[in-house]
Amino acid sequence: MQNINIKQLAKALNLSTSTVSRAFRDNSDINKETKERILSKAKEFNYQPNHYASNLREQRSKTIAVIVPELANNFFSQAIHGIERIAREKGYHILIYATDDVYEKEVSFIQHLHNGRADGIIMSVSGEANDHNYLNELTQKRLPLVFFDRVYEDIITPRVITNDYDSSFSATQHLIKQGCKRIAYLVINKNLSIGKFRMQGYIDALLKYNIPYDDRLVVDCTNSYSKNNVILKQMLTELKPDGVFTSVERLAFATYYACYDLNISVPEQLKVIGFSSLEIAPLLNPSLTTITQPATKIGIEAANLLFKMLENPESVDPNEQIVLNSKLIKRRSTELS
Amino acid sequence: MQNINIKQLAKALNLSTSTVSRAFRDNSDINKETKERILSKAKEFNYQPNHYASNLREQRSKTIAVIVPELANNFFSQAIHGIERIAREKGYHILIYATDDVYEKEVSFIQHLHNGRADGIIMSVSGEANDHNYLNELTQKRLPLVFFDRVYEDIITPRVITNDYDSSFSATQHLIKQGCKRIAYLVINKNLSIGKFRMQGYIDALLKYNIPYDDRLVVDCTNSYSKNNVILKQMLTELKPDGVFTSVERLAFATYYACYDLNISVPEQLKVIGFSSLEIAPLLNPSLTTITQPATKIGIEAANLLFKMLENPESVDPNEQIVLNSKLIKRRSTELS
DNA sequence: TTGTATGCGTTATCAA
DNA sequence: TTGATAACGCATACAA
Repeated sequence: MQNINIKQLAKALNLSTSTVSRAFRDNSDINKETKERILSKAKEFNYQPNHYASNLREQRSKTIAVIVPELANNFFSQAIHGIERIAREKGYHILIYATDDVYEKEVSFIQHLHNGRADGIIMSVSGEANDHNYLNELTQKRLPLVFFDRVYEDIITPRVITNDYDSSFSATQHLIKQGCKRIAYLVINKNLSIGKFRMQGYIDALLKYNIPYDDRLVVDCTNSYSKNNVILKQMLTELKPDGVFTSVERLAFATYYACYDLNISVPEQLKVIGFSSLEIAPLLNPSLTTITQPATKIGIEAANLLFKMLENPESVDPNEQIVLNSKLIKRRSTELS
Repeated sequence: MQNINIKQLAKALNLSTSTVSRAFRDNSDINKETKERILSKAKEFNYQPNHYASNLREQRSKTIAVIVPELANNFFSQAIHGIERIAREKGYHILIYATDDVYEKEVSFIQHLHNGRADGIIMSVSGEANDHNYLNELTQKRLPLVFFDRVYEDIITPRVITNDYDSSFSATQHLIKQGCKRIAYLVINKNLSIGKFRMQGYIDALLKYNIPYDDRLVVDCTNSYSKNNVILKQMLTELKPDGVFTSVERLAFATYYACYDLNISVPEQLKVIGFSSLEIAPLLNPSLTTITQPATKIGIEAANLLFKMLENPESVDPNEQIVLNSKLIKRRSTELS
């Protein structure tokens, strides 16, 4: 591993380790020439202070952990990109954990992070249906935590979210204005807080336009492509909706596939709108009307919030909530025929 | 941060720290009951051995670093997903670094990893055009390194790649068989080794079918969407190709956008094929013929290779090269009209 | 099977 | 401005 340490470097320079150490710190008193001599020798020997020793000593790791449900997803990869950018600027490193939407993995990751490996956590949650109390241990131990997008409402910690209720309302309203009377709403998990807000927007929009709410039209889907295909085809055949609103990107794709299979033409027979961070939505057949979240921005804001907490824990209200706006981008999949 | 340490736990149990330490290690001699007593108390106190202290002691971090050019990219996010899975199984953590295709960042990341933070590195490279010698420091210090997909040919270290030459040959051949005579080949950087192999397949296929090679049809693009749009529109207008083969996913999208703008119909006037890990290629308008790399598999293999090196450095030949096959998936964008 | 003592590589305190 | 030394929390060699 590391073959040269501070002692050897000090010896080579005929200095003490403390002096050498000082050369790497900005604040310490040290003769400018000595410092330069040390740094140049360090470069020659390719010496860097051992990260683990420093961290043990300083009691912080300059590392933050990012926990997300999945990686192969446009929203999360863009968000991580945003986080990465800020972390890099601050000289922090980031650890990535994917839960695959499995609650137990989330708990396990969080618990393992209690050993000092990370100074803080940025997370989009997976286990809404379960017990979140394990997270309170975090705050007891003062490991700063920031939620983004998918949050636990019963855990008090700063968060960055989007205006999901409004977006859903607008999306549903858009479908209605395009002439839809039977609008299906597709979700992965009705109980996720995000699902709840998004769903309420849907319900209220129906209400406003006096369209009866039919709970068969709220369809619980899964993370499995093949299962969704079955569920959706059945739904489309039996319930014959004229509009579909998907709360998650993947379900919009699943709807397209199902329509291809069933020879249902979009937008003529069925209009489709969905939450999606897909950059090539205009290239789909037909181009997909989306509610697009500012994914990278969300990551950046979440990271900024966490760093503010790391710099001064008092400076951030635990109830702090940053709400960013999503955009409704109208395309062919909901075009009036 | 961590408020309880091994000493406090030992005191609470009336044991020595060494005994407590042993309880967390599998191999050590320890009375089964004592071990259980310790572990249960540890759970109660929410104690975990401090990661940095352990690592300092053991001289390894149980962490690997993953360096990629970009995160918001289907290929890399899938590959990372694969790496993550293996790392998790092995109890390793992963640090993520995105270079944004900037060589200097790559160098800086690598150099900072020399401080013991990671036990090994998995990387897809960014700076083919530059000096790679800085990497040799890695091998001198025995920090294991595995390349995947984009590699430096002059650095000897195990790698996981795909059969790029063959894939490109097939792709070009496919276009030719579909009737194309003037096939443009789009690249980001002609000098990247990946670009080279992919390009040679293109050239050789042309040769085989006696189609003259015209180097104006090899188009150097950028990472900027807007610049590419200009470049491609100009190319399409001036050179009037009847087929386009893109060496990178992004360029296939750019071609679609350019065709939309210019009212060129795909596949009738122009056939398009591209390297792409996009899962919804069938949903594009028209559905895109792709050469799809087994991205997740590549990540898995790269991780397996690295762990093999970590377990026993002698067990892996530095010249080891795993070649996985990409798949040519024919869709509408190259359909004979 | 358990305890004692030492050192991993660094930084901070204090003294020179 | 520099040096000696102790401590960070843990794991192991060795002793008991």
